[in-house]
Amino acid sequence: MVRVLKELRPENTIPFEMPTHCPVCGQPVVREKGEAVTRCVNISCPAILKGSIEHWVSRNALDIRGMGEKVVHQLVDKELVNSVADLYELTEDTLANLERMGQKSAQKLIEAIEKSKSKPWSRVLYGLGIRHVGSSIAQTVTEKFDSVDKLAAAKVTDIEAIYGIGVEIAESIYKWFRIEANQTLIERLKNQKLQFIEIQSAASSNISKKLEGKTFVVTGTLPSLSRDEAKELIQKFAGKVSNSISKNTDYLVVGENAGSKLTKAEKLGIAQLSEEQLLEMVNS
DNA sequence: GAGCCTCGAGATCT
DNA sequence: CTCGAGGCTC
Repeated sequence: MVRVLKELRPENTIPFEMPTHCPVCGQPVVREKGEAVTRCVNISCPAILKGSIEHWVSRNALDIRGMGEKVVHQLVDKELVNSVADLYELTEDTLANLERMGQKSAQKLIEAIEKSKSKPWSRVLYGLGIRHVGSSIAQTVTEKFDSVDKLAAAKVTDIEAIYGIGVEIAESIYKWFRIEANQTLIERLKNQKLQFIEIQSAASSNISKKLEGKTFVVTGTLPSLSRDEAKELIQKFAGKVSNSISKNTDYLVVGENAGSKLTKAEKLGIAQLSEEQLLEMVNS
């Protein structure tokens, strides 16, 4: 890709101009120190909005099924949605009027939006799209700050005190909560009954570490668990999940239509488990 | 029934 | 990232 561009250029002498304004909304862009790129920081820029909504609905965030790229773009372009909080005020009829959407899809989508309200605080935090806060950091942060109110009130040094979190992330979170638009967003989402407090279920607070020290890889289609559910289950019991087979893999959980991972595991003589056997390991 | 959209899975690289 | 399957609209 880069090579092609160079070849197309008559001489390699044309300097690449760093954009000073957002190509989509025309607002000035900002370059953070130490970064090689500029970013649009206009919170109502359509491009930023689309990105943040796509992130909010994504698998590891609020997991709103049926809300794909096309739907998000339509909602933003028609100005039906100006922030993620607006998603919770959409009606079935509004959705059914979108291109390529019928009553049935609209109904399913409304259900998926409703369902997202029960997603845990860690996913909500990840969904907010704070710079440097990915799903793993969000998980770590919510283990120490079990509600937004506590996190919003925390000083940089409080956040930085968490093992595995440095100044950069701590400052990023701290700054995010000082922005007024973000504060009102949180208020709206609270009223819409999103989860901002970690519910300590009796099961998770006192769970055994049965799989501690073991590394798993999942392949194929399992009879009842989805891939992510299987991963979550393993992690819940302190096991590690990897995406590829290596000498360090302890078990391969095998489902229907397993591919090259099974072949490789056989070659390395790695123990195999069925979904049923995995469940037995954690339930025994 | 064709085409559109979303989603899961494997492969591959970093 | 790319492919293919499945569900839904039109």
